[in-house]
Amino acid sequence: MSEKIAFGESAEMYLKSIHELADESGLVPISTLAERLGITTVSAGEMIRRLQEQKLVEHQPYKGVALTAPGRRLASSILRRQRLWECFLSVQLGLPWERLYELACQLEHSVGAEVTEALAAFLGHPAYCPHGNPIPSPEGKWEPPIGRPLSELTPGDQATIRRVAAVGSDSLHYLAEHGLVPGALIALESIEPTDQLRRLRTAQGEVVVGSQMAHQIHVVAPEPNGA
Amino acid sequence: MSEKIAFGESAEMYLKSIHELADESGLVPISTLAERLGITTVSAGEMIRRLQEQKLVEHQPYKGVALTAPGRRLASSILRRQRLWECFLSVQLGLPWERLYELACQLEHSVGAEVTEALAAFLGHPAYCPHGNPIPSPEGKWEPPIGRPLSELTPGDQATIRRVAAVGSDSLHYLAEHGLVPGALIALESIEPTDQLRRLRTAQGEVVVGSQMAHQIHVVAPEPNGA
DNA sequence: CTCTACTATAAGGTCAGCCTTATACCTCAT
DNA sequence: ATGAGGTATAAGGCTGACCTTATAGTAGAG
Repeated sequence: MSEKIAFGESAEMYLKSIHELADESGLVPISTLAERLGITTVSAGEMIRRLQEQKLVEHQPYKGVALTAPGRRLASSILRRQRLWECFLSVQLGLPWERLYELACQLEHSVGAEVTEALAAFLGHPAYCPHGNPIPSPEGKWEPPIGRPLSELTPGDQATIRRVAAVGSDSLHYLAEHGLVPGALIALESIEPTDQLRRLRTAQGEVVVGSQMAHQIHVVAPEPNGA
Repeated sequence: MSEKIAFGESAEMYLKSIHELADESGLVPISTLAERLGITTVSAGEMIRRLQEQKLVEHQPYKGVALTAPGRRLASSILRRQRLWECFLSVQLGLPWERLYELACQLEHSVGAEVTEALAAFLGHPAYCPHGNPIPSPEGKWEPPIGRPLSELTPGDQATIRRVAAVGSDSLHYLAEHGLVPGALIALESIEPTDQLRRLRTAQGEVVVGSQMAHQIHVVAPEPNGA
């Protein structure tokens, strides 16, 4: 019932990325989308036009693209698939945290609802993926993501990482390398005034994160259990 | 190391199909291949030419195509992936036997050696897929398939189904519907003289199978455990 | 208010993997 | 040995998803 419209892997990536990148207004500039997908803005614009014809997105020139209701439904089901696979790859297969996103990204396009729901049942219907992001229900319902951005901490604050919204494989690698994964206890030591770089103390030493990253890492009150 | 040549899903399906369809000589007519893949012989011919340029197959005009050593290595690794996924989908996710082939066929193109080997370890390195076909080793070594074709039985013989080499989703459905799956105990009642139709008795009644099918079902000496 | 930098759209190209139509060729049974 | 039917190859077309180059249009900072 949910896969009546046949469209390719590529379109799925567009919808998923729009969902991931949307701010409060729900709008994503085409240039941002193009950068995430590693293609030119011209190509992205073409595809957006096609998705708009299918009523999956709405394009407001010079503002950005937003998902329509059916587009959001589809994007949710794609994110559900990906995050369930991430759980499987991590918990059952023991693959490294920083590779889960890219590996699951291949699998998400290969399965329908039948396999997805069987997988969910096998995994015990997890509510969050290994990055701490919520897994939408089959009906597209979302748990509100937990935690507030690390960027809101002030020097001296301690916190536990709860959620990492970054997806770039370089970013994830950097984070994993320095122990900045969900569950890790951190302390914000200082904020460099010019570029807003955050100096953090972790169980395994010191790390510096930029302000983009500080918005993608979400934290909760400190619970000492560390990486 | 084994995925240095980047080529698409389509090529993987060609190699896999050639491996599945090869007789003792290793040769598969292009028309047979085209039929299996659901494309025209012209299209299949074009692709075979490209695969030949990459030294993955050898085409002997008017005879058929055969895999080269590297082609066979690749085909083995693809079949390994598919059959491991079939085990997972069946044993862990409980999906129906007759759908395993088609479902795993999507997944096989989405994972590299890293995930495949982690999956194999998770599954306990199974030697046979749920259809009874051997799972090649990562190095491309094959256990000899067990059993002899049902077509060799004579009326009055009893046997246990050990392996089903059919892949068409209609065939698999038909077989599952009548309990002709690995482990099932059968008795050959008679062979219809003109078309070689076999009348079989199973735990759940009578079935008739044609001679094509009788070559794809492999049996061993009867062990009473039934479907 | 203007100028620069971003954004949009148009036009045309590439590549993989299919397709149809058409012609040439070979094999094998009669 | 020949002809029917299967097999091969050539020529040209289509679609999806990308590309480059080029032009037109807009927003927002100074």
